[in-house]
Amino acid sequence: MARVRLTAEERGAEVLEAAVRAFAASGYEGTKTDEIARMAGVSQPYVIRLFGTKQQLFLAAIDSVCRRIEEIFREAAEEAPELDALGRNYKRLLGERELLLVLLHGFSASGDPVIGDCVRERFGSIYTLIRELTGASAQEAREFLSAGMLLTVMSAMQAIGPDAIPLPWAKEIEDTLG
Amino acid sequence: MARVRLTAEERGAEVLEAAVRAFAASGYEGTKTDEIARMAGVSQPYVIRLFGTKQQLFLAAIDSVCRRIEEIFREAAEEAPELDALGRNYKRLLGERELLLVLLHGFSASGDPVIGDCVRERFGSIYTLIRELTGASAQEAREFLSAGMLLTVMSAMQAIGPDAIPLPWAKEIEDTLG
DNA sequence: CCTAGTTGTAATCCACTGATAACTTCATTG
DNA sequence: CAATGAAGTTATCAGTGGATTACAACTAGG
Repeated sequence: MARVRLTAEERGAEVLEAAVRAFAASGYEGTKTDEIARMAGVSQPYVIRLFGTKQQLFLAAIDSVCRRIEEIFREAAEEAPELDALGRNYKRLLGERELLLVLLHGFSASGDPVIGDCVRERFGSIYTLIRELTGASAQEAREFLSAGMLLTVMSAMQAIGPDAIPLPWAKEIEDTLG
Repeated sequence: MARVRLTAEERGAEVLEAAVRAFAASGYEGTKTDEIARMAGVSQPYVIRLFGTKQQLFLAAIDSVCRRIEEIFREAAEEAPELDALGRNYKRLLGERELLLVLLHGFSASGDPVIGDCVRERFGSIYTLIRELTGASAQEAREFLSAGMLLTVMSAMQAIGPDAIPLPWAKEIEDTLG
């Protein structure tokens, strides 16, 4: 029989998924908890009860996307541990558009010290992971991350991606990558 | 004689300057017009009257920082039109920390179609200007902008810059640049 | 010096948003 | 089946933040 009620853990996972999509679209301050609630098919107060505060929910979203990003890098490195092979897998990251966007909004919300701490630590871990997985030099890793950040902001401004507004300069930049 | 009252234009310039600093620190949604007003030493309703809406004020801030960024690039290109000479001038950009931060918050707020349009156009112009000034290839320009975006997000998360929290990975990345 | 236009403020509105409290409904288990 | 606890809601609050209105104060031109 179809369960109408889920465990708090299960429902929490659904809410978190909705939160990731919502935060990716509108950022930390720009996203309303009510919006997340409706996306998850749940009442707004319940969202708060599951995560305590909006801030904690955002931190959970950051945590979630960073785990996924690291997972994608690990999978890619298993196939081929070279940096440019990982690079080709930026496509996979951009495929799950929310991942890099939530991270970007995390950077933007770093003015909040709690979020700042979280984001600095996570970003450092990703950098370190990339170097460990590929054996890349600091220089190579920096170039790799740089490209990723450009793609991220271009994705944010809808200059690349499935729902992109076509722009000549954006195509030009995109073509310089694989 | 000490003028207490300024023309709307003069006062507007002061408010705009305050807005740039405020938006750089807290982003579009995160910044309150009242905060900008207090920074400019003026009442909150007057800020609104000078610029119409908060959104228009943000657009004015974007416009202001983009003009300044282009100005810096032009000055740098006058000294030496090579791309890596421009690169050394990222330091100048990072010196005026608000410039890249406001732009970053513009990217993050691209979900708003009006802001999105503005930001796409401005970013495209900057890309084009760089290519024109230096004669760089699309590939070179992309690498240049990429590095800039990484520095921007690192600046946002206070991993580089004057008020930076010292972090080993951040220093490692910073050292890979001139 | 006076008056017309401009600079600027105080008071206030109202919609919104995160959070709390109190209550209801379901499901499990002894 | 009763009861206990967990899942989820409705109602509501308290604070906020952008915007409007009406008014006050200054300054320049005649």
